[in-house]
Formats: sequence, structure tokens, C-alpha cells
Amino acid sequence: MSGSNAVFRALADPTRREIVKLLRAGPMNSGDIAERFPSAWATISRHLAVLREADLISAERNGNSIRYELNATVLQELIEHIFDWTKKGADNA
Amino acid sequence: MSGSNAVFRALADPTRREIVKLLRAGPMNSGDIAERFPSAWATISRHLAVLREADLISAERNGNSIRYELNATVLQELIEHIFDWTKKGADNA
DNA sequence: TAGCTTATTAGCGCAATAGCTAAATAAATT
DNA sequence: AATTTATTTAGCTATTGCGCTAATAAGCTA
Repeated sequence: MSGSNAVFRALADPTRREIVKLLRAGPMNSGDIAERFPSAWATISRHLAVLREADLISAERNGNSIRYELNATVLQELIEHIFDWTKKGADNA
Repeated sequence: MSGSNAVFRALADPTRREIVKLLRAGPMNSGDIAERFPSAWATISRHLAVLREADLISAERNGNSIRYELNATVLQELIEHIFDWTKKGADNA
């Protein structure tokens, strides 16, 4: 999936945006994340996979559990991307 | 559809993002927009409706045709919205 | 009014996505 | 090795979303 498309698609879902916001505070385990949502663990796990594919978060195995961390860089790039849109002129992607 | 959710959903589609980018140069008729895409006019028209619902563009009847204009304010707000995510701390929406 | 132009809405098919439960994988523990 | 804990993958159903064609609406002009 091509770069920014995956990011936009990932952020189109409210639950996934909530996960992103949740991870601002710092890294969390998959289970700790899932606990905060009404959906089943497996459902959240799939959401995490989508965010991972978009590179919005990164996963790291930590013994038994898996630690998810927000990828602030990608958010920053997204902001710049949209910011470019607000400028008239050339066909800057 | 609640505010920012509509915006994120609208931008999740590549064609709709192209339309947004196209309108940076200035207002355009529905037909002139549609001509630039391989999809059928009706398909583009529906995309325009989605963007309109998200308030990313505004429509104005101009005699026979309808003029679409980019709503730069909403893009600006979106940037600020995402920017807030990059800050740790409180649960700022 | 009829007819042309411009644009949207309706209805259908198909592919993609979100949700669930159950099964599978992985690491730690006994 | 078998069990427990943590998480993902698989298989299913239901909903949503995109694109098409055909039909409808709104404005203009003869």
C-alpha cells in the first residue's frame, strides 16, 4: 500500500484515531490498549495491524507481551503533506 | 456525521484527495472537475457530495453549472487537530 | 413547451472492511 | 512437555463504499 494512502485510510476509522490518541501518553501493551475499548481483543488487534501497516505505530516484542509505540514522525509528515495542499500553485503531491 | 470524522473519511479516498488538490488552483465547475478523472461523471459527483458533507468544499450554483470551491479553513483546522495529537498529555480531542 | 446542457440521485453489483468467535502462535512458568 | 498468559490469524457474516448505467432535477434557449 502506497505511503500516504495507507495513513489516510488508517485514520479514517474512529477507533484507530482513538488508539493513536491513546498512545500519545506513551507506549502500551496490546492488551492494555484493548481493555479500553468495547470491541473484542481480536478486533483491536486488527486495528493495530492496520496502523502498523501505515507505519503510524511500531510494535516491539517485550517478553510475553507486545509494546506498541506511536510513530510521531509519520504524523508530522502527514501534517506537512496536508499543509502543502493549502498552498496554491504547482502540483506538489 | 460528526465533524472531524467526516473529514477523515472524506480524505481516505485517493480520488477525493486529488479533487481537493485540484481545487487549490481555484474554483471549478463540477463538469470540469469530472473531465480530469477517468471515472464517470456520476461517480465524481458522489465524491463531491462526500467532500461537501465534510465541509471540505462548498458549492454555489452559477446559472446552469455549479461552482465548487475549496474550504481552506477546514484543512487548516484538520492540521491543528492532528498537530494536537503529537503533544502528550491531556485528552484533547 | 420542448429540447439541450449540467449535475445529482437511485438502484445495482462487487470488492473491501469491521465485527464476532474460535483456533493458532509465542513466550514464560510449572 | 503441559499450562497459562498475551496476542494474532482464520473463517464467517453484515455493513459500507466505489463505480457503473439509467433516471431525475434545474436552468437556459428556441
